[in-house]
Parts: sequence; C-alpha cells; structure tokens
Amino acid sequence: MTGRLSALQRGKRLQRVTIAQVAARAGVSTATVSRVLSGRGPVSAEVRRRVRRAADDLGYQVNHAARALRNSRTDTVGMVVPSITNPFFTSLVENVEHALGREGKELFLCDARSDPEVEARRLASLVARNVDGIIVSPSHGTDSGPAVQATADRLPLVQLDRFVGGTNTDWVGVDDVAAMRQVVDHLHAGGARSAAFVGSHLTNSSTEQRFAGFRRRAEELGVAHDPAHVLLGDYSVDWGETAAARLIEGGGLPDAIVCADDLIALGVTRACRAHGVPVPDRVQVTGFDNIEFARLGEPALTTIDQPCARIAAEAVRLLAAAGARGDGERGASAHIALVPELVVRDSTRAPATTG
Amino acid sequence: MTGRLSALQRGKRLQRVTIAQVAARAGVSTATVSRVLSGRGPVSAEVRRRVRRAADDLGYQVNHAARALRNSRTDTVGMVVPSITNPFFTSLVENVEHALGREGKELFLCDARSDPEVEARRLASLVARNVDGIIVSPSHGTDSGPAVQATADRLPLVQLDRFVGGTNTDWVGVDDVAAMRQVVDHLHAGGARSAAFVGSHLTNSSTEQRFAGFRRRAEELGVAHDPAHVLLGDYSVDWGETAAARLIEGGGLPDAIVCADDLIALGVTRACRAHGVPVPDRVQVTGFDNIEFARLGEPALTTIDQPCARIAAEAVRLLAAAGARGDGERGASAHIALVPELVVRDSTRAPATTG
DNA sequence: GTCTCCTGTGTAATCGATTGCAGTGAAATT
DNA sequence: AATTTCACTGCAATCGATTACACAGGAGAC
Repeated sequence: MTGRLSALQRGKRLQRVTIAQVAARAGVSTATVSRVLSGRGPVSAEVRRRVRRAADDLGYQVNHAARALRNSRTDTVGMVVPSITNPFFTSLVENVEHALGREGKELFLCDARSDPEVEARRLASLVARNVDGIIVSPSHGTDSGPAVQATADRLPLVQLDRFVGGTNTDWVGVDDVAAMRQVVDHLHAGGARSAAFVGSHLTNSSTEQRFAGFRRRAEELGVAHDPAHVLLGDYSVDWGETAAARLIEGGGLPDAIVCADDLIALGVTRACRAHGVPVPDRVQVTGFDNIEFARLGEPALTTIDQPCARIAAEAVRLLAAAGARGDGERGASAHIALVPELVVRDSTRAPATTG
Repeated sequence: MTGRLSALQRGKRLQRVTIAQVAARAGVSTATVSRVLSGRGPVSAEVRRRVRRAADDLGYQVNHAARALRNSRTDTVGMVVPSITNPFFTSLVENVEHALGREGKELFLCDARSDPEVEARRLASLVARNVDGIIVSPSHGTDSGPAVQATADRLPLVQLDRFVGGTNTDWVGVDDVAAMRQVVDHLHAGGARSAAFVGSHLTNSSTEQRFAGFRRRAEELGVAHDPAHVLLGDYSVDWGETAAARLIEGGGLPDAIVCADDLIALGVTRACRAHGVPVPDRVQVTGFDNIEFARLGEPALTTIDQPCARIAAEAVRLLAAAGARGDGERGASAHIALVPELVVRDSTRAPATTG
C-alpha cells in the first residue's frame, strides 16, 4: 500500500502557482496575465486563450493576500455575535454566510461570549485583518459602545438585531415595539388581563425595546403588569425555568407570561409543566425569534417570527453600499426596522370569540 | 446636533497607520520597528521604548495582508460543516472558535449545506485564501472525497466527526461503535428485546458507523432488528417524526427506537406523543450528540454526549502540529477516537433490576 | 506621405511587513 | 595597540498581484 502512494501523498505539498509562472508558460508578461484573469484591459483573443490555457494547466489560483495588499480589499466580512449557540444568532449567521457567498465573499465569524471586552478584541482583530466590513450584534447596550464606534470609524459597519446607544451606524432588525404590540393584542384577545415579562437584564436593545413595547401596549389595553412580575436574567432556558418557578411559587400567577426570546419561553413552559400549571389554560406563554425548537415545545410556542433571511440580506446590502461609497463621505445612517409576524401556536389561547 | 459631529463622524475614515509612519515618528528605520513589534532581533531598550511609544500614539496595527504575503502564513483557519444550524455542529464551531482564539487565530466559517459541490467550492476558496489549515466535517461519505483529498494535498487538514473514505488525513471524533454499544447495552438492560434504527442515508460515516455499531451489539445481545425497521432519511426533526409515524402505523412497533442523532430523536418522541405511544413505557428512544435541546424533549432524551470541547481542542492541536511540521514530510495520519459517555434521562427505562 | 488614434503588450512601481546582509561602534581579548 | 567579538541598526530585496505609463505597430484621416 505504502509503496503505491504518489510522491504527493507521501509528503511534499503542492507548490503554489504564481502569476509569473503562468506568464512564462504562456509566453507573455505578468501584466497581461493579470489583465486576462481579471477581465480588465484589452487583450487579443489569441493571447487570452493561451493565458487561460496556461493557468488551467498549472492550476493557478490567485493569492488573496497579495491581492488584498495591493487592492486594500479582502472580499471578506467579519461578523460578531454575542453567542453562536443561541439558535437565533446561528440562523442569522447562516443567512449572512449564504448572502455573502452569493457575492464571492467569505465570512470571519467571531463569538463575543456576551462579553464586551472579548467583543472589543474581536472587533480590533477584524479591523487589523482588513475586512471589507463588519456585521455585529452588540453584546451590551452601552458597554459595547466605544469599541463599536471606534470600529465604525474605520470600516463600514452594520449593527444587526441589537444596537448600542450613542453610535452612528447602519442598523437592521425588526421593530420590537410593533412585535410586542402584536403579542399583547393576541394575549388580550385570548382573555389575558394581567401579564408578566421575563427577559434578560436590560443591557441590550432587544430586551429594552421589547419590554418598552410590551409595557406600552399593556397599558393601552389595560393589561395589568405588576413591577414584581418583571423578571430579568439572561437569554437561556435555565433562566426561563428559574423565573417561571419564581412566579408560580410566589403566587398571584398572571394570565400570561411574555418572554423576550424563545429560549426563555421554552424554559418557562417546561417549568409550568413541571409544576402542573396548564399552558395555555392557566397561563399563556409567548416567545420571540421563532427558532426551530419553538414549535417543538410542549406546548408548541406562540412566538414572533424574525425574518432572518431578509435581515441578513439587508445587512449585506448595506455593507456593500457603504463599501461602494468608499472611505469618503458617510451619509446619514440607515435604520431598517422590518415588521415581524406573529406565529400563533399552542401556548396561547384562541381569541375569546371562539373560546 | 449635526454641527457637533467631529470631522470623523461626518465622513472621512481613519487612515491606516503603517510601519513607515511609526519609524519616522520614532526616528528609526522600518526594520527596527518591525524588530521591536515582533520581539525578534536585538534592539536597545531606549529605541524599543521610543518605538512602542510612537506605535501607541499613532494607534498602529499590523496589516495582516502584508504580513501574510511576506510570511505566507495567515493565522487563519477555515472550517467547513454540513450545516451550521444543526446544534451539534454549532457547538463544534463554537469550541473550535474558542480554541483558535486562544492562539490568536481567526476562523473562516463555511456552511456546505450538505452539498458536496458547495463544499468543494468552499474548500477551494479557503485554499485560495491561504488559510493555515482546514477543519472539515465532510458532507458525504464518498462524494466529498476528491475535494477533501485535493485540499489535504495542499494544506494541513483535519476531518472532524465525520470522515470520508479513501482519504489520508487526520481525523478526530468519537468512537461511534463503542457509543452504540453503550446505547444497546442500556436499552437491553431496560428490557428491550427488539429495536429500530432511524438515521440519515448511509452516505456519511456517522450514520454508517453508528448503524454498524448498533447492529453488531444488537446481534451479540440477541436484540431483534428487522431490516424493515431501519429507516434512513436525513438529520432533522421532520424526518424523525415521519419515520416514527411510519413505524407506529406500520404496526409491530419494536421495544426501542435508536436514533442516529438528537434531532431525529426529538422528532421521534414528538410523533410518539402525538400518536399516544408512551415513551419509555411502550417504546424506549435514544438520541446521539447530547445537544442542548435533548434535555428539553418530552421526555428528556437519553443520548450520547459528544465531548465537543475536547474534539475541537484536539483538532486545533493536530492542525498546529501539521503546520509546525511544515509543508515537508507528512507522517502517518492520526485517527483520534474519543470514547463518549451515555447520558441517561427519561426516554429510556431504568435497568430491569430496579424496574 | 505624414500625422493621429487606438489596440495590444511590456516595464516597473506599488501595496506593507519582514529579514538577510552589511556596516558601525564599543567592549573584550591577546 | 591591534584584533576580535558582539550588540545594534539600516539598506534593500522579497512576497504576488495590480496598474500607471510607455511604446510598438497598424488603421484611418487629411
């Protein structure tokens, strides 16, 4: 077996082919090769054919480092998310990756571990790597500010989903307030006259906006929302379980529990089940994001569907636009708030008219 | 408001600082600056201080493109997975990202969409980008072969979790056969005397190995496994539901359903619930991977825990070793099979001795 | 028949960091 | 005192692709 291995398999790796080698084989200069391969500049059909042939024969591939140095463009985009294990961010990453792939760009993925310091380091690293632009969902509503702004001063930058105050960059996400309005309307229609809110600490825009939207609509509709029924922790199933247990054991369980994301909601429904509290009959529960597992909950979660594909597409488009504008003037920053859709499943009650 | 914006906020982006500017400011040559910043070569304390100072003042950051061109090393690793939305791969990605971060390396993430052609394109792109190494979990057990081998001929490459036949590269994963042995032993101890297997099409090593392990142990223990009870689809909740429905409606439901991953198992338990088949009393169900949502199933899934952190760490270590060996001789490829652990939850029965 | 203009091609500079080589002193050695 | 050694520092080449500029030669205009 070993005897049959080619020289290649035994050891030496393939040598990289440069433009100079292609030029030599085609009997032209490197300038001409570059012109043929990039399609810029006039080249006779005959030479074009020879160069293509030579490049194919040699298996030429551009050296992106050299090109990046010369063009100061890397065809690479950096993305920083608080936690890639949150399925919502996973979905965003997936969609951004696909959108970039369509333009021949590559994705540098960074996980900030919900820590603004790690986040700042990752951003700096991306800048040093000359990415063409950065897509970031900031971990913290204020602490992420300096690093995000400093980065935006050097590169096109788009904030996704969450945003940080005091910065002046493009943003794409959903209209959290409008979303919560739909949620509260739906719960109210299902008979809820009091509601709790379970979110993460108010240190990021998602929770802030969602809570604000919740409160505003609850007040408009006269849905009671006791301050003691606002529980803040983090975006996790565990926190959802803890919070729900606290609500149940504390007595005075409201008619509905509005959660700032699906992970929390999954934890809440789980705790309800464990405590023998029927959902939605005793308490209605809603999530946010519509992650894949939302429909797998027991009962399946009513939630807000985030249009991840569109969010990603818009973000990539904004970056491309910023890149095209060049390093020169930056216009007013774009704020694109998509209106999300309520997905009704089994964790909430049908409107009172039918029930 | 607009009037208060600094020149920076209004438009022009910060200019990149080069080593030459630092040199000028410190009154030394670029060579000296490079020596100070890289810590290589002798430099007097006084000059060292001046250079550091100048670099700080100017906010110097290396240009990775230039460094990559000169050093032909990018401090970047590429990773290709079949589907980033599968929580198991998400977890692998997260752990690889963290492991690389510790070494100051960055991660290029690519999603192959379970398509060998997309995968091949992504691999080629990573090669063109001069990544220092590639970590790949091949989408297909045979079709992924050519691209993976071609890539491995050019760069250090480690296969993760899955591997493709006919290639000669390092691999890290769990011992699927040993894992399945534990699963079958456990089910047998819980009283199972017949079992079905639900996996994906046998086009990747995970399913192949897991099925092989399942079958071998089932035969050893005399657990019946009707060929009609081997259902192959894909790694998804939907497929799990479909497969379970088929088993239930087909009659002759076995004592246990062994699933090739947790997503399938979640679908299976869901279908059982929907059809009123009690788990684990009528049928025991097992998963594989121990994704976060495994414990959230109803009932919580008994599954095999994949040591993602260790797998990732080993992969990164192997890459680093291959990189250190240089492009020269490649020794025999390493095959590291970690022994995973069975996590017993509520979807299987306690051993017969207690039940 | 001379003068433009245009197509097609090559030469060489450029991007920014790194490093082999050489040179300059000062300290150590004989 | 002559010579070796060594720490420090600068010059310039290098990595590979791109592109401004120059130039050759042919077509067309007058």
